[in-house]
Amino acid sequence: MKSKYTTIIDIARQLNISKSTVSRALTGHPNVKEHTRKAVLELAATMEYQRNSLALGFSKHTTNTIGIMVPEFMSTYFPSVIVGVQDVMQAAGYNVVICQQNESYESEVSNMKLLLSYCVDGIIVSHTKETRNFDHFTLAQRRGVPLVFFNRVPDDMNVPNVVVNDYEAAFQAVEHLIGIGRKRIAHLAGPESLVNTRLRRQGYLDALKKHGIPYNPDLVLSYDLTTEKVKIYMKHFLDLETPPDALFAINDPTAIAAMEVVKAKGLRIPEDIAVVGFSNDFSAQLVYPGLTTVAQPTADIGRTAAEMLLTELKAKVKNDYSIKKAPTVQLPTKLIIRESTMVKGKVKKH
Amino acid sequence: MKSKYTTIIDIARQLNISKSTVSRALTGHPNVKEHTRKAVLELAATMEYQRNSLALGFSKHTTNTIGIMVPEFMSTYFPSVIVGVQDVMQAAGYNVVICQQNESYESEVSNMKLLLSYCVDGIIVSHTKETRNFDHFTLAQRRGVPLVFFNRVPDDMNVPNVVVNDYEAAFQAVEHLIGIGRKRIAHLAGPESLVNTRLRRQGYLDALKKHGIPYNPDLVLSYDLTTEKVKIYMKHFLDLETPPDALFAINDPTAIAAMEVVKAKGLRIPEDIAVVGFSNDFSAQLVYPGLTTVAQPTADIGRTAAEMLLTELKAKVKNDYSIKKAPTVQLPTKLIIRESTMVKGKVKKH
DNA sequence: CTGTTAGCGCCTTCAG
DNA sequence: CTGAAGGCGCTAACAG
Repeated sequence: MKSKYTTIIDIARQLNISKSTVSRALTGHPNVKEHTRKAVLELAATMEYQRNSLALGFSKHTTNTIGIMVPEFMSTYFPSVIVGVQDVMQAAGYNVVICQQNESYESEVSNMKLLLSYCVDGIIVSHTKETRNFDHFTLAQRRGVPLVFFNRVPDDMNVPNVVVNDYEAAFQAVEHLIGIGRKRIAHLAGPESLVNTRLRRQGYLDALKKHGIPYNPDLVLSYDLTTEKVKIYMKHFLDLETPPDALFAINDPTAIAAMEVVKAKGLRIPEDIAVVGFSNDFSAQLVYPGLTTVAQPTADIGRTAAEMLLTELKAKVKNDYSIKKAPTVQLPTKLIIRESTMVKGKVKKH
Repeated sequence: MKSKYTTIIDIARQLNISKSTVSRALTGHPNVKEHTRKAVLELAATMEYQRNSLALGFSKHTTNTIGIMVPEFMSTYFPSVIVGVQDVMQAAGYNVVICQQNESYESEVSNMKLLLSYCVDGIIVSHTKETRNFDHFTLAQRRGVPLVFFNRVPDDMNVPNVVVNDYEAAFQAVEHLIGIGRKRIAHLAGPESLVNTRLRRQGYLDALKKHGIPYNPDLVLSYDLTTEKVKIYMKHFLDLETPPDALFAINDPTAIAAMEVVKAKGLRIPEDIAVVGFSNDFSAQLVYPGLTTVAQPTADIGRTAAEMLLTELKAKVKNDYSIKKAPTVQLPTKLIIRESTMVKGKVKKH
């Protein structure tokens, strides 16, 4: 079956010129007579000619397209980072294709291969919570496709990345809880595989230590970020002989799910248990009581990652991160104090 | 510069066989001696051979990839539809690339051309609020690339689509407000360009009519879905001589923004103003008071759209919707009653 | 079972 | 300023 697409050959035939000339006219090459160029452009328009990017990318081995891989779409975090990425990349003339992994390692590997097999010029990544093997990422590097990580960064890979000050932010959040007089501060941590899980927990531990509060292992649980588990773990905390008087949660969905459990049990927030989340998801301000949380500059994270990728792409000589230190950008966060930790202040009116 | 990719030619040379044989071995063609096949597969693995999809798609004019175009990433609606789409398409062996338009018509046109120029096999679309010209969609159809719309469907295009019963859902929602004794029901509608705006408004109007409540044009405003505008319009409503005693909002973000205005003014929800939203966003259950809203089966919408696209793709003869009626699937919604309309029932405890 | 050949659409030398 | 020719990687006839 003959293709329905118009090609430069179709145009060349109609105009009785060579396809090279058509190609030159279409790409804006200077060496084309004005008259010819005009004729080509007009005919191309009426024939609805559209360049076949596959053919182009195929012959040039570059596609003017970058990929972004995110682990999930459940919170507002990743979608808003993506918006920032698109901002910068589209302004730079790049196309952006998005892959979403549903937190599945398998999807991540296959999407990575997909992007590579389509010859994207670069990839911005945040890996899944299941990812423990990073071969698919080093494969991209070996292929000369630059990678920029954000949020979830493999810790044994030397690769450009943009993160926030997870450690300090967690430290500050926990210090805030201590500041309102809490002593038994529980921590619902994320999976060990994520670097920000470990950083935030370290911030938690060090804040306790600084203020002379002994570390109680019973009050720290790592979990897999599935909402159902929060209920189990939170109930467990509340059923302890001496239950916690505060909770520092790895992220806002966790904090919000935990709050449901606390409220269902008839306990008051923040009087009985103060709660702090992480990321300032859209829902943090809506939940009752308003959730104290660490705001991340999501759009900026995306923009910064995009800019880092652009510098990689523009580098005449590919940066070889097996011999040189990869750049890291750390963006600031901001602790947003809301009712979930406001003990003496006035509580949100309704 | 020589490409870093391994190609079938590299493999063929090393094994002293022809590239056709390599190709056959790699694609699982039956006519290859077991011994040869094994040698090829092994060498391919050690050389990290990976098929170049550009070359493949280029020569076959089909890419085993579909696109999904969504207008925005602000609410949870579109991301969860996407998850449903990926579910079905990945199971069917297709790749899914996502394009997000930021509600910009221009982005929509350029993303459409992008997808077409990459020869995607089909596209699932919900158009932007700015879209009034649909040429880029008919272009796809002329190219033989099947389209399936959801949520926002162009009303003068005969094209497969999956929607919900917007009219009945709105009717029922408004009837619910009337049922709790409301007579002055305001409606914050969406942009005229969206078909569901018009359907939901018609449902609103007909519910009023059925119950003998005269239509008051002062209580209906269309707007562009930007949160800032909600504040203006809602203030306007509240400043009317006889302000409304209920609000039916085009979607949940609108309803939630409106609730902020109402609460800021010191009015009570639902006593002074009852509020109903649409879509049952994640935030609807979190906001205080809980928002009564119309739940949409988002993942199902995605799955259904994907299945419709698959039937289009599998059709031996392309369906020509200029001569035959395009299929429509209408999925059911469910009115979720929460505190924002519970006058007599018990109110959520905190 | 395997090799040869052609061709997908485009850009890019190289010759005029 | 323009045309002819080659090649990107792969599959699909067509011959053996």
